[in-house]
Amino acid sequence: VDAQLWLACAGSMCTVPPVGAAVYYFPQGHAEQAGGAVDLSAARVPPLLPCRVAAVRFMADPQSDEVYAKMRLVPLRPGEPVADVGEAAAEAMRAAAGDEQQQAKPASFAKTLTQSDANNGGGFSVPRFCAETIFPELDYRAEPPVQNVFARDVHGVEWKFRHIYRGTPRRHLLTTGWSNFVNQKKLLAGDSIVFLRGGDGQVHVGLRRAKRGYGPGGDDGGSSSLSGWD
Amino acid sequence: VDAQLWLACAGSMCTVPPVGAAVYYFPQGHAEQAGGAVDLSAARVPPLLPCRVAAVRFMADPQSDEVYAKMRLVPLRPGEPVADVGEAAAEAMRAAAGDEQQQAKPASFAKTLTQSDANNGGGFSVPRFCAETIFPELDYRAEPPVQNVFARDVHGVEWKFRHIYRGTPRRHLLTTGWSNFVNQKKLLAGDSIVFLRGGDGQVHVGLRRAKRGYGPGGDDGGSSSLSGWD
DNA sequence: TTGTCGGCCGATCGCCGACAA
DNA sequence: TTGTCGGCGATCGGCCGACAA
Repeated sequence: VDAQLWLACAGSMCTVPPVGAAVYYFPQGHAEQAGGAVDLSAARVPPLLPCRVAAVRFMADPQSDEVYAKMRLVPLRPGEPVADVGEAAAEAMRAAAGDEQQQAKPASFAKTLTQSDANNGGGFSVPRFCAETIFPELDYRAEPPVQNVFARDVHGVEWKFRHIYRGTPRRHLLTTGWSNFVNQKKLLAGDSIVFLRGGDGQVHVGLRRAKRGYGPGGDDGGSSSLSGWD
Repeated sequence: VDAQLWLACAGSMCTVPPVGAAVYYFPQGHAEQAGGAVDLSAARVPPLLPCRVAAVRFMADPQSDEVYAKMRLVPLRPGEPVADVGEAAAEAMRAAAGDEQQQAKPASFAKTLTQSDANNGGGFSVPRFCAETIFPELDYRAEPPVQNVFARDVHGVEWKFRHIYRGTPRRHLLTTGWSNFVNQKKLLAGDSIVFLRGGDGQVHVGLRRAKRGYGPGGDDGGSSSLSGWD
């Protein structure tokens, strides 16, 4: 999965430690998130375990497009003082910050889908900022100004949208191609869509699904993955 | 799964030995059907193994509705002469035949779907025999004669069909409800449908899917089960 | 600036009898 | 008896500008 699109989908509230950073692993918290079916009372498991990040893989669920990360943690040697952990992490963070500045952070835009976006007439209201900074530049001399926008999702699949600037007052809309996208991705009002302009000008599209209401809605397509985003 | 519907779906070319019957188990044939990934050359496996049927379970694939049976086989004692096997089987068959006569064999009807049944206009041409012996009796005094037919599939799900007798010349048709059934079950021309009239007059409906052509058509919904019916 | 609504037009669905095999 | 076809009416999808928040 493209790292920049992955980060945009995860959102700014989510940070991933870089490889080599030192972190704390909380076995009990992991067990609780995994469903609570694990009983750690028998085994003597420490409440927290200093680890080093050995590897990070950016992943996306094939069904739901939801992004997540797999990371391999190696426990630090018992003799090593815990004070080193915080120091190593801070150093790693500084290194990561340097990386971010190096590879210019791409422009991205996220919008929560309204009822009209998800249900009515099969169109999508494009906020002006998104249309002007993410999408390719429109030729406003045409009447009406129209173009096709091609965007790749996290799986590399390309989607085609008709982007038109019309109405009174004028506004940007996605029409043809949008309802197909909504149906294929099973999007509902409240879900978010992420548009990102890659370094080469290529448009990417990602999803951020809403935490669906409670109720035992045992729907078929639902992913079984844990949704830990906030 | 209802045993009578199961038998109707499996077809008359397929027989299932009753519990207690003695049968031969062919390990090599089993391995070949399972995909050939099993290597029996290392272990010393006999070509055939006399067994007794310990249990039989009538099953249906939740995705494809295709029926199959799970049976537990217990190897006969080594000392037991093989001649007994045939004798025991014959006796069991006689017992089974007696059972069949006892519980009157229900009326059932199978039809292979034509192009018109599967594609055009969403209707199904009901052969007269099926309409007169399987479906509830129609009131021919009405103009046109119409009724709703409710049929349960192998999973116990009830489907509703509009059954009408119309046209010149007159013929039986399923209209409203049929295309929904075709879409939900992903039926194509060449697949077969089985209608069965239960002892209580309730109509049941089952499927028998065609052995789809070759080609690496890696379609999504396809069941991975082996199709060994003929 | 942009979310929602009603209008409206075209595509599709699906019920129909006319044939013919 | 029943498979296929063309017709056609109802429904639906989806593009549109008019509003108003």
